[in-house]
Amino acid sequence: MDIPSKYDPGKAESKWYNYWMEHGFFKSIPDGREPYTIVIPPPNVTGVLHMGHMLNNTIQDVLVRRARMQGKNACWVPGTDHASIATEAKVVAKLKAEGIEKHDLTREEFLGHAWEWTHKHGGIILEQLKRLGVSCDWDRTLFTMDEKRYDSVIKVFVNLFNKGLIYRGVRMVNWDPQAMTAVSDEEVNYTDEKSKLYYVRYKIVGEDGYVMVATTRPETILGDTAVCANPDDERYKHLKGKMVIVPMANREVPFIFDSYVDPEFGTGCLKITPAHDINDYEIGLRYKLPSIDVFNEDGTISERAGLFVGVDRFKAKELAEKELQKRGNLVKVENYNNKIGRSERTNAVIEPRLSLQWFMKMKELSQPALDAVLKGDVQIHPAKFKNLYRHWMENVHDWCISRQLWWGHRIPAWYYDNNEFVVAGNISEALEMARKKSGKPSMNESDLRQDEDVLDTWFSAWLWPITSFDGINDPENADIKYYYPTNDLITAPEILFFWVARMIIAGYEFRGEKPFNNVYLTGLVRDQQRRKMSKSLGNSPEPLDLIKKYGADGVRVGMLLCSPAGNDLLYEDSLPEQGRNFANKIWNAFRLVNSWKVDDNIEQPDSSKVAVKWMDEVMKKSINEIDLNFRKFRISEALMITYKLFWDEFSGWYLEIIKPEYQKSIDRITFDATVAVFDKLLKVIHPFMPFITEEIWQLLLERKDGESLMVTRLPEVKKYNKDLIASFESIKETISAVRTVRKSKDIPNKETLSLLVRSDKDSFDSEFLPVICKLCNLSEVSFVEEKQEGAASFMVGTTEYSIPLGGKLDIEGELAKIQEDLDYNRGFLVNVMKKLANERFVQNAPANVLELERKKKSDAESKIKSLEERMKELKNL
RNA sequence: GGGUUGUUAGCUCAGUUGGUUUAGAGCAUUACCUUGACAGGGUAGGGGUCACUGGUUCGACUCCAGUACAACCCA
Repeated sequence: MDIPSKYDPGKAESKWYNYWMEHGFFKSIPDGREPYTIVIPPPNVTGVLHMGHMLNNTIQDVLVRRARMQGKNACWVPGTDHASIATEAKVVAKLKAEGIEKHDLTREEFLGHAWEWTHKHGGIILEQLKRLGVSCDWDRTLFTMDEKRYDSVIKVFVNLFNKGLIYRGVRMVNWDPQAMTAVSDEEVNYTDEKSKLYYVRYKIVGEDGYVMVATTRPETILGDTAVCANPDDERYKHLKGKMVIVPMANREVPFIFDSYVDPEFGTGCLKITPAHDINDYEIGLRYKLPSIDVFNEDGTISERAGLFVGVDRFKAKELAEKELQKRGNLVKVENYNNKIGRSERTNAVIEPRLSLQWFMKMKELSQPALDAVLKGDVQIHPAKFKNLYRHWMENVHDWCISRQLWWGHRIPAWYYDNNEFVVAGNISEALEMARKKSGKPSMNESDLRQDEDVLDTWFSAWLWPITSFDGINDPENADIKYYYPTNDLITAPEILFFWVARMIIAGYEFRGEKPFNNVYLTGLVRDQQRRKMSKSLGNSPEPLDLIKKYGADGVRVGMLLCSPAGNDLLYEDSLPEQGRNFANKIWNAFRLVNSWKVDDNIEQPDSSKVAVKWMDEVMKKSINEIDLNFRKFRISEALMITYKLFWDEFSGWYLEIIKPEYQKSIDRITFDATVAVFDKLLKVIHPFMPFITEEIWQLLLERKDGESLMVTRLPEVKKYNKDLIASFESIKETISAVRTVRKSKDIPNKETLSLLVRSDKDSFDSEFLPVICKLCNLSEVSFVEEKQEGAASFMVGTTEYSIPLGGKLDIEGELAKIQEDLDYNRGFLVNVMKKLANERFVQNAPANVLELERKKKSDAESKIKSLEERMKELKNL
């Protein structure tokens, strides 16, 4: 078989993905095995794959594949999120482009368009994910608005309402005037922006004077219902009980005092606009001030303002400035840096606004979820996020769950008469309740009017680990009992509160149990300038192009190598390139092994014999370390160990030792052992690089149809021989040293050398000598007692080696090298001696540390001694 | 403004309860290699007063305090 020297991922990837699907290897049904479960963080149904998804799903797939190969019943549930605001915004924009306005459509018509859009674009992202090799159980694919999930959400709403945990009320909310909906506190991002601070004077009633107020929002002056100062502020004490006149509105409002006001800020005097600022709102409540909402839903000025009616709020600010100037109220304008809240979804400037919304009481609900994380029942990786989580949970606010949108789960509240309402699972139940509650048995469905609003997207997402197994509708079903709680949740830190915390809350509330054991927070993918990757910046590579260019395995390795938990990943092309190179390395190692001809009549060389023995131990050691790192969710570390195991130990050392001479055959024992080692290596690498490992595994030995690497078992964690590995490490050092000699003396590899060991033959461990002979092309190794003249020498540990060079020895160079070595060892010895001369150290340090220091000392001394001898000899030549 | 975390080689990061040689890895870099698995490779190198200043200790990259800078979260 002719195998190309470069691995071509394209063909192998689709071939094996189809093969895995055909054989149902991703499927999971409950059985007697231990389950391993992950629910996917559902991407937006109409979203497109970005680098964050690539990272996130690679990690999940590595964990799932590994668990599967550990003999667990691995189940990874895929799905998509309806993404209320985002999807509705896209549909509105699309309709607008076709000349259709949302408000010209009925709710049903609009939803028709939204579903059409969802069916057309939905799931594309899941198809893209398949290219990455993810092993989800596709038969379980879910959607947050499919029938079962929809029903679950409604049931949960009714349940929480009946428990008194959901209420309806007028509150100050974050209003997105572009989407024309309320958004939760978590959906507001604050940024520093340049704005202006306006100094405006208000006429004092019954006096000639004015009082000056500093504000960033002159357009809301029309909504002022008081002016306020700090009660301790001497400057304003004389205004107690006075009224002032609101500019432009010419309305008299009281001058009040409240300790909220910071006397240092501006003039120390604040205008109070209860309808448009959360703090003003609270002051308004305390002093029973009226509240005048000067804005409409879309951010234009309302009729209540009496001025600038219908003008957009930003334009109104300019007009207000001019008007105040004209009327002589504007004293000065300063530049000012302000924190501006913007909507997560639309980026519109958020307007605090009083409105009637649905809320969920969080304090009581969140207690078990807080305890679970603090006690470690749910572990967050990396642990640094634990503090953040605690802080948020201890200061949790009620959650505004209603959204003034159509795309989503419609709030199951029905109104009748004068805003009386009932909450029920469906309209017929609602009717029955309404009849009872109102005492009007004649009432029928047409007398009921369902709430127009839908629920926050996260109100369905927070149930995801439960609804993935239909645990709300059917709490005792076999799936939920088997798979819940799930094992690991892999997601980005930015949605720790939006999603993760709330899932934990829901888990305890509706299942009485945590939703997952571990939360692994990945970093953000950034570009080289540390900018977040985003479509608008255009700094994000197209994931599918990367897969095409570097192969899925290469991209996976690239993403993983550089993403320690919780740290951001600075993406550059060299990452997948490194992954691709690794795939190529594996490929060529296979080509080498595959090219060997086996001759049953050849005896196994000693060098191969010890190499096989050593390789087994090294493999066990790495498997130990990989396991340890996976337990700590140090996945990039685990990959790095795997990488070095294959590249350095296996390819660099093992294969070089056992490699038969050019065009010669290999013995049976070594060949079989090598194939077995290769087989194990492929298993270890498979979770990281599923495609190339399957491709090679299928070629390595004859396989039957239906066999697959992905359903074999990983080699188990076993004890290993540390001493053997340590001896081989010093052999590596020796070999390196010989190579260095060769190189510095320009001796070609083909020319044989002899190696002299100055050591007692009986006490010297000569097990690995054949390896040195082979890799250094030695003709002989002999043990000597005396120093050799005209030989290059070096030390490994405390053993001295030398290589006779005939006349080629460069005495000057050799002396310089020895001098350098001497300097190092002498300096080192000085440090050790300093320690040992310190009485207090000798008295206080533990025995093992002391012993170690003494050994360091004697080792250094003996090294120095041999170096000095060597130097003396050279000088005498 | 409040909080959290970080600052170790050119870059990205390890460094596990203070002592295992004078700090490690990968990438990048330098020199050499027209070697028969792989130049997407091999071999051998170079590169760090562990941000700064104090303190605790026989001993500090590691613990404590302060300073500077950075990132993130919250208001």
